Amino acid sequence: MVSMTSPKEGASRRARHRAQTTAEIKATALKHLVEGGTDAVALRGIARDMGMAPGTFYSYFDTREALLAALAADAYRALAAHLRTAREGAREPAGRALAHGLAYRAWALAHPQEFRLLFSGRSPHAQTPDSTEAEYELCLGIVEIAATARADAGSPYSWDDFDPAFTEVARAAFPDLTPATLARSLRLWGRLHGLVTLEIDGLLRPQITDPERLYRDELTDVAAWLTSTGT
Amino acid sequence: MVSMTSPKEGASRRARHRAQTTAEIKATALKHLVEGGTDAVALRGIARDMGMAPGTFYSYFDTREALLAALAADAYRALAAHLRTAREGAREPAGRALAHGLAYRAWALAHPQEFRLLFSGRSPHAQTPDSTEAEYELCLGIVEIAATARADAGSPYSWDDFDPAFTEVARAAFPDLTPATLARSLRLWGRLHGLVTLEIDGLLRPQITDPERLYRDELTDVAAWLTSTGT
DNA sequence: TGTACATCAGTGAACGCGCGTTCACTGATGTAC
DNA sequence: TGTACATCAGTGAACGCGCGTTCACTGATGTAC
Repeated sequence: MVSMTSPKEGASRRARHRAQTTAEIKATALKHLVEGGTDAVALRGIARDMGMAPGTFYSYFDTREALLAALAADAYRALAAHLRTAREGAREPAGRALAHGLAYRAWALAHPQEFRLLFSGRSPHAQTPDSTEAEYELCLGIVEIAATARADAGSPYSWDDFDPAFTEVARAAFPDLTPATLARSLRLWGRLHGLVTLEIDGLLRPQITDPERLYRDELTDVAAWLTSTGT
Repeated sequence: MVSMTSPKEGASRRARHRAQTTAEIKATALKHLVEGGTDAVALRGIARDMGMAPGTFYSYFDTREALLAALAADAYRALAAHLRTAREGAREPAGRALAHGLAYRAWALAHPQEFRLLFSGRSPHAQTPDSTEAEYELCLGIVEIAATARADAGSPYSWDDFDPAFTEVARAAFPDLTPATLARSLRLWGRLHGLVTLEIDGLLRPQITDPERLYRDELTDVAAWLTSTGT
């Protein structure tokens, strides 16, 4: 970079540098997260890895929690994107549910620590607007499956049974959404989440040699349930 | 205690004291676990609470991990016992599944930190023979439900698909057990575990006002699935 | 029963560690006139 | 274009903390003869 820069470009160069360093901090933090879990994400360790003074961190994040929140938001977005891509590979609702479910497990197995950061241990890291939005993105993916699978017979759920903020977002995305379908989305999520969590936490692996097969069996039933009438 | 004791009683008095202190350490540790999660279980904190020197701890446990393993084993046993009691209140398989499922959720909500100790974050605390046995006890409860619900149509699972050690225990307890039923047990566990975990980790609560209702709906379907023929 | 010895819970100080966060400061980068 | 000023990333030392674990020692409890 020999050429001189105009004032405006100069300012943006500082901003670009800032963005780069922020990204490097997050990348280093992620590396530690992957290797040792949330506890291994330590400011001093990150600073050490990057060859910078510990205090510098505070030019980029207010607090350790803020960094974790940023990591969580990134992970939510990555997972949501991964699932969306998987769904797009299938046309029929049943196939979409299957693809989504398999992708959910695959991502969790590939990124267990990030999965835990998102879902385990009451993670207070999901409190920023940023990460809440990313969480909604994830939920909407599940709602999409339930919403496109079939219409419901009138079910005794009402909109009052759900969080207004999330309901608003969901109804905006899927105008035909019913309360019953939203309830079914959550149950769908639970069915996917159960076996995946057990496997990630090592409670399935020792007892069954091929967890994927078990999971596929479950997904087959899930797809059947989603596309048939019933509760 | 005015009376003098014989040598043998004296020896057992020492043993009794030892057992008491061990219990007090575990109780204090549990208190910290409940209040602040696994991270809050600190030797020094426990010693402080009990008014003893930090080093004394090592007369009772080899290491912090050993204490956590003991807590995990206790928690497994407590949960298993809670579920057994719940099952005993119902005669029919469907009712037993429902009772077991509701008790699973109730225990988790009442003891979230213990639940997390058992199931979250890959807990390497379940490595002692003691805690493995306690874990088996829990699993057998689930197997019992699946085993008494119905016989399976011939399904392509075989005993080779499962952990030999656990299989042996399970077959000893339920002589008529088939591989397909064992597979169904694990799926059953997954279905219970999913919604409960999501709720405990705060991912259901903000979005639905009455998670129990959702869970009961799910359990109704679970019971129907268990007692019907099918996958 | 009385004495000599062994056991072992408990002490208290120390070792060495890593952590999150603050703060007064330097120096390069960008801005205004 | 050149100078005076403002911004702000980065420094390095420090604060204060709690942790798991070890160790030489004391003293009460239990054992053997």
